[in-house]
Amino acid sequence: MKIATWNINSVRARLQAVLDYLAESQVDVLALQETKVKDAAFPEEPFQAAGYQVAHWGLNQWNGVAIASRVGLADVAPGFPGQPAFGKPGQEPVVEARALGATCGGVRIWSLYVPHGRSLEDPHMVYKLAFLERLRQAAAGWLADDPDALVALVGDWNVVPLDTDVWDMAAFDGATHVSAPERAAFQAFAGAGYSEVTRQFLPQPHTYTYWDYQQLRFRRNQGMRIDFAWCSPALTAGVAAVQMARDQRKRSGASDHIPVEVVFLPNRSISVSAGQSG
DNA sequence: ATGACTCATTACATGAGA
Repeated sequence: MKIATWNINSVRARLQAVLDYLAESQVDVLALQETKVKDAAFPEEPFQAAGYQVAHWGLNQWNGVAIASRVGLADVAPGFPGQPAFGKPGQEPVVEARALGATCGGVRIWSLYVPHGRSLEDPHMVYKLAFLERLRQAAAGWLADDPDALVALVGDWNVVPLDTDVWDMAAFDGATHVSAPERAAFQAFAGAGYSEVTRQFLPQPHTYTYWDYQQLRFRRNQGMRIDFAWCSPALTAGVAAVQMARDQRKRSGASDHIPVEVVFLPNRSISVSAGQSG
């Protein structure tokens, strides 16, 4: 089974890119982030015509997560237990559309769009760290319930774990994504029993998943590694390969992120026949 | 080569992204 995660930066603006990618990559499950569309306007039909079921959660033009699957799609969950809410000062906090769970081919997949943080002093950074901590707690609980659970936490984590995950740390002095608290909150998933499999399989420095639209960042290969896949022990044991679909960034009108793909060995728990819910 | 990011929105400026 092959799964991928992709911050698509608007599923409507890049619908053809997604459909082309599904056809070319033959992924069984595609987790999307930043769909930027409310549920009523999500383009379900093109996914279905391509042979994929699709679940989505979007409240407005910001955030938005989805999961497309051709190996079943069951127990869809908008948000994880304990997911924190966020609101501007004076406004009612809301649980934003940043996490969507679904069981596909026997694997519990979470499509995650971790909050940005905006700046180290911004309330959004407090929210970001709380989001990661609550997610870690929930993920630890799933393993406590079932140590053999097949769980994949995939998406845009908005954290740069290592200095070698950017082109030049001098460009990130005082910036978000690289701070010690953010890195600790990210690394805590290892303490919860999960493994970040994309680095296991692709440890090379300067392996990027994102290049800013501005200042010719892609042409200069000045990118960031911020999209990852934390897998439970039983699922980690079945990882066969990880691939970065870097060519997607070369397309005209590309997303600023590329798809990150994880291939799993077939076993008795992971199914590639449609309709399995695990 | 005299450019310079992209998206959605009760849109023509703003908020958000990283």
